[in-house]
Amino acid sequence: MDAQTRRRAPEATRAEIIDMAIEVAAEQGAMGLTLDAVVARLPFSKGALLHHFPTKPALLEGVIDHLAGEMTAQVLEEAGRDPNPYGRNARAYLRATVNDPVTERDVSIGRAALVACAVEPGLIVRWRAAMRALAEDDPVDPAGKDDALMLRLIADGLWMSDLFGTHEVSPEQRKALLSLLTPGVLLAEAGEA
Amino acid sequence: MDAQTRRRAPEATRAEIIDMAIEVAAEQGAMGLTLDAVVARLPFSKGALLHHFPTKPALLEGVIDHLAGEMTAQVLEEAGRDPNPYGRNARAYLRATVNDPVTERDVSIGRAALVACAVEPGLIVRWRAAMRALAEDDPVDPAGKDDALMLRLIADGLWMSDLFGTHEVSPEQRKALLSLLTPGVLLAEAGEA
DNA sequence: GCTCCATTACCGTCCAACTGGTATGTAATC
DNA sequence: GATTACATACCAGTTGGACGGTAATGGAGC
Repeated sequence: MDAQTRRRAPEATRAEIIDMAIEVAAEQGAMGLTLDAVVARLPFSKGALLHHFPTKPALLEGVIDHLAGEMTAQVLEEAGRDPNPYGRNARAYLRATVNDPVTERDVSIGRAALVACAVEPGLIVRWRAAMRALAEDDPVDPAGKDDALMLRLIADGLWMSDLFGTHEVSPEQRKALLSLLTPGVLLAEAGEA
Repeated sequence: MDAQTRRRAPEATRAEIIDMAIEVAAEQGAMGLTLDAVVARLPFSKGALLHHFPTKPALLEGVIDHLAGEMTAQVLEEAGRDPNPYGRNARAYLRATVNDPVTERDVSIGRAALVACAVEPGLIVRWRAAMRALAEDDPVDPAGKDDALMLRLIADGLWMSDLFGTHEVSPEQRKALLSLLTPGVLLAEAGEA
């Protein structure tokens, strides 16, 4: 039973397929994201792909779930290092996004998620569910609710900005954004108004 | 020379095509956005479409430019009502985004822009250019630069959140966000830290 | 004013390339 | 021996777009 004839683990194959789909989506966009294009980068046939993901929507579902999972894991890991349990996910969300330099992987995740949702709008609910789960597992006292929302919005904005390059955010500005995480800073005056 | 035989104005035709492309993109997503689908909703033939936009990328380019233009006009109009010239575009950007209820047109613009950029990643630079132009034509004193950026990021985040439904933002919270526009509120303490 | 001509705005037909997907076979694995 | 993990061959439908034709328009020259 050598390497040639040994069957590969199905989960590894699935993971490879999803990875390649992400790569293609990020690089080529929605028009380029075809089953053939994905398979062309894989060491096995289209039949194999369609064996693991019987339809294109099924593949895209796999992609979104994987991306959401990766994103969630990243945030939760960040959150784990935060001693204060209240609103830690929101803070971690921002911290995970504000990283400078933004890694290529981060951009790929964003681009691929975007493409997947654009191709198959029904997938949006899955992405949304993952993000909302992150927010709902985040105990915040009611007073801090608006602050948490603000953090999330800023993080989303930064994410989008990094994806589209709409705003140039300097390393100093990124650091300044992190100062929002200092207790008592956020919206202090607006809250009283 | 009656209405039947009179030739239509080419710009009107182009506009119609772009409008329909936006509609299709917003409704059907990237996979549904085909030349045939667009033409099916128009009172003329595919030949006409391909006469005005010789390729699909060319059409998408038209779409993005139109959307960016609409967005820009909307922001500039908002900005025009702002007596304080410093950072008015940034404030207008947020004000235009925070509207509750979000109009259907706003959602269509967002969805369509997203789909177009997802289909043809090369278009991102065009959207970016429009948004950056808006930021660069916005005189801000250096001290207010970070605040302006923050406003833009929040607006982008809100925009994305509305598109993907990632966060539920109540009308009260939207109002609270607008209170950020009150002079002296933003980042008052963080700035000193 | 009228003629002539180049350009423009479309129509209708056709097509090659590709797309997602099926059907069948086969060799591992349990 | 049933199931799983692939390969190979094939296909029907669609897609972007080429192409040739036609009718309306606008301008130049007279």
